Formats: sequence, structure tokens, C-alpha cells
Amino acid sequence: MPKQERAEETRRRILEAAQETFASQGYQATSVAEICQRAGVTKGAFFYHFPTKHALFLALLEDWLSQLDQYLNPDRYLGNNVAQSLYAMADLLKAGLTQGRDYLPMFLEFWLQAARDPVVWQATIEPYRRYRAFFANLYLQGMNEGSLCTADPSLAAVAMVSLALGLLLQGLMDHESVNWEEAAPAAFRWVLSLMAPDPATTP
Amino acid sequence: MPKQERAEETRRRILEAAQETFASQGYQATSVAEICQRAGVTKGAFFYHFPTKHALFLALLEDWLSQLDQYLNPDRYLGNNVAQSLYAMADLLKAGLTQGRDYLPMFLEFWLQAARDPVVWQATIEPYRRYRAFFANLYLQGMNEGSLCTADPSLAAVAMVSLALGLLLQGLMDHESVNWEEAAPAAFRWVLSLMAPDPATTP
DNA sequence: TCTTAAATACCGACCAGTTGGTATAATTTT
DNA sequence: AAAATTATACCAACTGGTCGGTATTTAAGA
Repeated sequence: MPKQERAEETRRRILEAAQETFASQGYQATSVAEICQRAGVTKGAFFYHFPTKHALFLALLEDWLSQLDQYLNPDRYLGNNVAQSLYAMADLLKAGLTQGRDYLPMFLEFWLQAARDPVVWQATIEPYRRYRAFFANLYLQGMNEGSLCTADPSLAAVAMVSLALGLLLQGLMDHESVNWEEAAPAAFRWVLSLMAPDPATTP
Repeated sequence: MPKQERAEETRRRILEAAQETFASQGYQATSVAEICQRAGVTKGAFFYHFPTKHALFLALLEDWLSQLDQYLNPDRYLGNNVAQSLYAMADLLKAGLTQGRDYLPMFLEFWLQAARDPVVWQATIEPYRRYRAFFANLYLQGMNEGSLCTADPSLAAVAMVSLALGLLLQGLMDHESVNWEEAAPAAFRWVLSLMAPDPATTP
């Protein structure tokens, strides 16, 4: 096997093992040795690819963020009008609930580190700002075309992002008491239906 | 000083120091020795009052939960009708945002541990179930008295709790980009206004 | 009230095990 | 041979927790 290829695979395996182990035990509680064992790699290889344990964490965060952006790409959900687009986006909640369970611990780990480390904080918080801006813009557009009722767009954006975040977190944490995969999109769509004055625009 | 009194104070100081240190550094990253130093107490005293480090964490969690329940007591906000009561409860968001900043790291710590430890999970998740049930009941009442529009009460409760949770989390994490102390209650009230068909009932 | 014994609350040195990280050697590809 | 990559052995620092001992308060007996 070519050298570069092999090295990339080693790096990838370390990242994979780290994600699994961090998720199940937490950052501090997992040792570098444990990650190496899980990845089938020795410490030498580890510290060749990552200068410190924390650097590995940051690499993992970057991976997470790029995956998230790719996953939440809202362009796929554009419909005839804004209200319909938002309706379609409610499906993201269901998908997030089914696929996101394994990622929840890492997600919380990122937030926890974000509360302390400014670098992690900046990277963690940035997507939310972007989403709020995106939804504010979308809401304004919906108002102009008449599919959404009159309101402060930035306030509406804050509400929608908060609602989605709260639904996801509760659903991922408490996956037993409620059928969240149905309830979360339903709740989101219900709130949307309140925002759309004309029932005809929201199927 | 009476023996019992002194012991209680020692215990209290350990809890206080632990909360501060856990909040600023995380559970795993803070050593028992560090807590002891901050509390002005030796290890002997520590392990006299708490059998393990984890037991201390659980004691802290219990404290947190009882404080939370006391703080969120919704009976204080009852108004003429349900819509008005909900409106008044939006102030809790502002209070939570101003006072909750110091508690956010511990809150995240609890959630993180809850994702792994069943005992912590049960205790952490229980309040949300209770709040959802409470709001579902309240919404039903509001429908019956005509101050809230027709909808599935449990769905509405899920939406309201999720919205509040998302607002609080975003506001506590990203306390710079938005004036959350105004925006959070405003967003909540805006959604409420959509649920209340009669503008007269919502001041 | 004074003495004494026991219970309580606390001290701090110490332990075995683990940690992230290093130094260096061995192996492979170019 | 040179460079890049992985393996092994090792370390100083630190971890949660233990343990024998101590000081002080409490309770009982005389």
C-alpha cells in the first residue's frame, strides 16, 4: 500500500475510534491508550498524526461541523412558497432524531468545551447564528409573498431555531416517553401552521 | 461551635467549592484535591462527608433539581386566563437568562452524565416530563375556556417546552450576538400570540 | 460538678494505578 | 540513503481513595 494512503487510513481510524470512545465515555475519561487500542494503532502513530489529545478533539469538532452543514443544507427543501419549504424542513427533525442518537454525547461534549474554550465556543456557536440569519431571511421572503403572517423576521427565526433545537435535544435525551419521531415534526408543523395565515398554502 | 453545625458547614463548603470547580473545569478535569483546597478542607474531611467523588456529583444534582423546581414553580404566574398566565411565564426566560449563566456549565455537565449514567438520566429527564404534562394540562384548560386555539394539547406542550429550552440554551451559550433577555421572552410571547385566537385575552 | 469514655469530625501522609507525552528504535516507501 | 511512518519502552505527574491517628464535643456516671 502506498505510504500516503496508509497514513491517511491510520488518521481516519484514530478519528473514528476517538469519536466512538469520546461519545461513550467522554473526553476526559478516555485515555489516548484506549483510543489507540480501539483504532489498532500504537501511541507512536497517534502522536505522529496529532500533537496533543486536544488537537484530536478539535479535528473531530471540525469534522462534525462540516458534516452538520452538509446535512442541514436547506436548499434541498425549497418548495412553491416559503411556508411549504418550512413544512418540508420539518422532516429534518425526524431524520435528526433517528440518526443523531449516537452523536448526542459528542454534541454535548462540544457544547461543554465551548463553555470554556473560546476556540471551541466560536466554532460551535457560529452555525446557530448562520441558521438564525438564514431563517430570518426566509421568513421575510415568506411575508413578502404572503405565505407567512406579519411579524419580526429575526424574532421568528429565533423562535424556529429554538424550537427545533429544543425538540431535538429533548427527543434525543428522552427517547422513551414520547414518539418523538412523529411528535417533533408534528409540533414544528403545528407552530408553522399558526404562522401561515392562509391554510391553502400549507398542505 | 456545636459539632453538628460545624459539620454541616463543612459539607456545604465542599458542595459550594465543587459546584464552582466543576462549572469552570468540568467533572473529570477537577480533582478531589482541588475541591478540598478551594473549600479549605482536607481530603479526610471530604471522604468523611462523601463516600466517592461521584456521590458528591449526585448530591449536587439533587440540589440543582430541587432549586429548579422551587424556581420554576408555575403557580406564581396564574392570571385571569391561561393565555395570560403563559404570557406572564415568559418572564421566567429573562430571569433564567440573567441568573442562569453561571449554572450553564453544570447544567451541561448533568446532561452529559445523563447520557451515560442511568441514575443521572432518570433524575435529569424527569422534570421535563413533568413540565410537558403540566403545560399539556394548562393548554387543555385554555382551550376549554376559549383563550387558546384548538390543537392537540400534548403537542402544544411539547412545542412550548422545546421553545423555552431552545431559547434558554441559545441565550446562555451565545450571550453576545442577540439581546436575549429581550428577544427570548419576545419570541415566546409571539408564538403564544399565534396560539391565542382572541387578541383581547393577550395583553 | 468533675471525670471519663465514646462518638463525631477531621487530618495528612500514603498507595497503587493511570495519565498525556517523549525518546528512540524499527520499518517501510521513495 | 533519506524521509516518512509506526512501534516500544519509559517517565514524571497526578488520580481517587485509604488508613492510622488526633482533636473536640457529647453523654454518662459518680
